[in-house]
Amino acid sequence: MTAQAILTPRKTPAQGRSRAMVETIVEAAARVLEEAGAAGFNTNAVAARAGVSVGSLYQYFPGKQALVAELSRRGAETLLADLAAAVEAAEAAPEGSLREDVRRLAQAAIAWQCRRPALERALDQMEAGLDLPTDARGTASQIQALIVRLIGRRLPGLAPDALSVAAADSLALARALIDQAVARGDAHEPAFEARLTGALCGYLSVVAAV
Amino acid sequence: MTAQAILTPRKTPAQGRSRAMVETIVEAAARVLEEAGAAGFNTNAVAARAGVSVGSLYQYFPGKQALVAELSRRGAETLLADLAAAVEAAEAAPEGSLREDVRRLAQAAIAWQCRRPALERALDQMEAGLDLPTDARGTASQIQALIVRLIGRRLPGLAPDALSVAAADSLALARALIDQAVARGDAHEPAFEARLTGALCGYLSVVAAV
Amino acid sequence: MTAQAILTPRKTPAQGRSRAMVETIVEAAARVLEEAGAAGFNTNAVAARAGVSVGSLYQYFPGKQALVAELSRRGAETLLADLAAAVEAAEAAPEGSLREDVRRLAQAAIAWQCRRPALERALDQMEAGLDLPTDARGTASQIQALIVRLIGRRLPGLAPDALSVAAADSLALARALIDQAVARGDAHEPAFEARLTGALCGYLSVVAAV
Amino acid sequence: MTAQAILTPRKTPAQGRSRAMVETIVEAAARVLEEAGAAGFNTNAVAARAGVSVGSLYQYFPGKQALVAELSRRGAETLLADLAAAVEAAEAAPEGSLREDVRRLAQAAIAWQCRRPALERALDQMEAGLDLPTDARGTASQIQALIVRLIGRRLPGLAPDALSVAAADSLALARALIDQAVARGDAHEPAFEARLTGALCGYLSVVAAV
DNA sequence: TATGAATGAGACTTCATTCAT
DNA sequence: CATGAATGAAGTCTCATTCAT
Repeated sequence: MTAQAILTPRKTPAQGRSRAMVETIVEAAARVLEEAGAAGFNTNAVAARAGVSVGSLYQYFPGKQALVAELSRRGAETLLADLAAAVEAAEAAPEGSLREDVRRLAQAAIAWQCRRPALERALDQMEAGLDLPTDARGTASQIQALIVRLIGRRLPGLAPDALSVAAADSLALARALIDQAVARGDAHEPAFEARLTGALCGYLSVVAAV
Repeated sequence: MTAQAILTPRKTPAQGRSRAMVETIVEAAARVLEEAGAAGFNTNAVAARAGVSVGSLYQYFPGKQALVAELSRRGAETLLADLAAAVEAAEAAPEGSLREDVRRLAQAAIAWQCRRPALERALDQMEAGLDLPTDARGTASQIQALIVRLIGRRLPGLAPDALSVAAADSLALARALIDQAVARGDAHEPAFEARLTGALCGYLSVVAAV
Repeated sequence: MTAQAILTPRKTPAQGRSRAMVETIVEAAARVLEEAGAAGFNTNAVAARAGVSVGSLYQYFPGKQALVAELSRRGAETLLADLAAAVEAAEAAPEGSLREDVRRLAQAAIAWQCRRPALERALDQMEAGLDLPTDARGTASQIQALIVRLIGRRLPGLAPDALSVAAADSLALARALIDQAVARGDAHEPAFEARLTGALCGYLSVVAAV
Repeated sequence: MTAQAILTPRKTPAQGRSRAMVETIVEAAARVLEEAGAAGFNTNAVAARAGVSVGSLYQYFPGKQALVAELSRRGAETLLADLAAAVEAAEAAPEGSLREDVRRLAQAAIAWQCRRPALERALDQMEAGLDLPTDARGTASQIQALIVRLIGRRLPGLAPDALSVAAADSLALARALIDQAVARGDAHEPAFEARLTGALCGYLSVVAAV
């Protein structure tokens, strides 16, 4: 199974024109969130940044939180792609260790958060405030499923529920540490990758022992 | 009662009264934050919840963020107390292991977040948005110092800077995992404590190895 | 040189619709100031009087003081136009006397304050409280420059600084007397014009003598 | 007739204690007005400045505007005293000129405004906003009466009404010019006194000619 | 469909005044 | 009388959303 097949197939937007507009708006939203933070994120600012009228924004997004949801979904999809690649690599190396697979997970997570750190951080805040529409949940559960798949191979006797919990915790743990590292500026260093891997392995070793 | 006590003018006859008002307001703020989240947190709601006029709120707190800062400070102080106890216990048992000390740290953090989980979670959001006045920073650095002290005993060769980073990361890691656990409802279980301890030890083992 | 040339070129307001809205708001502001005085002047009242929402008001004016500044600017521009005409008339009659020129100044000032006496009076108060943005200063200095030009012709040996002071004082003097006259209701009478002219000439004769 | 006799006899406040409190409050009000301007003038600030509770302030003054009225009345009384002296001096020199008498008027007005220039200026603003209670009117009409008396001696044929108008205008004129001079900082200079005197004489010469 | 002017609920904060102690 | 905590109306400004053009 390839990374392609793992990813949810994308719906192709109807018109090229509207697709361009959606892209413009989403990118503007991302920029506003990065530059002005959660506090300065508002529909008027996004529309202005996009060089588009508020009316158009509302044509494509039912409201402010839909914008956040879309940003969220896109971020998740990026992560999903990276994870899919990680899973593929892991499954291509059957005799590797758990630590090696976990390292792949860590690398994917680091790469993801480093792409647009300010964006992901601000997004976290907004997501907590708004209850996410079901849309983003789908991608989120796919992410979790991939992590389950990645770590599940090396933790055979574990119940599916326990694996799910472990996957969710692993992601949360990774995000927290990467946020700190990004803030400090050492997220790219191998030493940080090692620390993150260590934490994940420490966590998983206890899970496995139960 | 000494002559001093008799002669000293009462600082404020109404101190008991205002102290009660402050408590009422702070508690109301906590409740609003717990129930309505960061989005629903506003001065009018807090005043209403406290059964007090907005004016009174502003008599005791210069503004909304002062309220958040106070809530933050109090939370941090609670953690500080727990951590202090943990450090004391750790230093009273010199031949213990790093894992035992880390478990104490985990317990303190769990106990802290479990006291008012929704509050601490919402507080996190608000803190990210508002830049906290220096007051809370003081307590925060005390917390970090305590963690440094706790884990530093078992990681002798480490540079102070590396220790500080490790302490900050440890706290962030713990918060993230505990948030997840609280949301799931198993934060109180020994198994969770073990997992958190495992994650922290995994992280620190890598730090120590460098 | 014509009065037109003397006046700063006006920027043409962009759209017909927004121009109408701006006019509506400004006129409402003027009316509120006239009717309720400085104390009753607030953004809600202005918006209500304009039959417009507060939001619209803030779309066109960044705040309360911008409204005051605009009112001020418009008043000053009216005076500017009258003064320009006075200067033109004076310069067209080279063998006239200082008294004749001063009379023109008095007439212009009287005409100005009589247009909307209550407005100008209330505006004075507000200007004193709020420090005016630089915009209105521009017009104010143009006014002063015109007065300098008007009276300077008949007071040749005077230093520029002294002339500036004389111009500012003349305007202040005129405003004060006209305020009184407006309150009494005789601002339109020739006798008042004569008294004002007399006061100005009395002032200037001393200035000239130095 | 002496200056004493011209002044309205003061009522002696009942208790020494309350008199002291009134003095404290009034002086605090003056200071607040001077330092914070009309915008920053509020009852709480005055009470705090006076080292007194708001309640006490309201014990002695029915409200904010009563405070302003008192400040106003006191300022007027000071002017009244100076004017009384000026009148006395004028009446002691029967063969003087109008210009000499007017100079005395100018001096008195200058001395008055220079005593606490910021206070008098801010007071002007407040008076315009609040309609003065009848209390201050009494002193004001006494002031006017004194000016009438001062200038009436040299303008024999004038109707009482015309004299009243001339007196009011003269005071307004003087205040306006002195305000300007105070702002510039040359109110104390003899040259300014001469200019003010010139303006007043110019005004009065026209009045007399009618 | 695109526009962007218009809306108005609601957030924050101030301050004149009252009243229980 | 003195106190000062408490009140709440009123004012300033923002921003998500709608709707006429």
